Amino acid sequence: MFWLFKSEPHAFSWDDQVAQGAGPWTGVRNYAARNNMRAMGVGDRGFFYHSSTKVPAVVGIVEVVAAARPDPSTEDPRWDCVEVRALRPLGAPVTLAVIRADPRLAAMALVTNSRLSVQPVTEAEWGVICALGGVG
DNA sequence: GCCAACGTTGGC
DNA sequence: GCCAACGTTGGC
Repeated sequence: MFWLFKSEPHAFSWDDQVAQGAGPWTGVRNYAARNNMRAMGVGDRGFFYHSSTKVPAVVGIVEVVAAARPDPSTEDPRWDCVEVRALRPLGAPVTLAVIRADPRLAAMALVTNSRLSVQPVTEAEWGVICALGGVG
């Protein structure tokens, strides 16, 4: 399955993810986003998206390397994290503006529910964004 | 920095 | 269980 992970680059950027290698995706405090993480399997792919920045955009591809487990960043047992590692950057970032302008991507949660920080992506949407981003 | 959208909390 | 208040996200 395919997913999209949002991160504010001034807090944790794609470059940080690359430098870190595999690491837990912590800090999710939203049930829908948590449930999406619980649905992930090892080997699933996800887009790494830069939010709250000058040019919000999908910038890279990550792979899920560990299934959901309790988030070590909180004592609260409600919240989980998965573990991801950077796979490859996009050849060119795919900006939110481009995503919004493409009718094939009109149903993406990024467009319809901008506040969901971990979202499912359909196989068709995955293919469109990979093509726009120059990933073969 | 502003503000709209939306999720969560908590009183009732 | 409803709903108002509040806090946060995130685009612009």
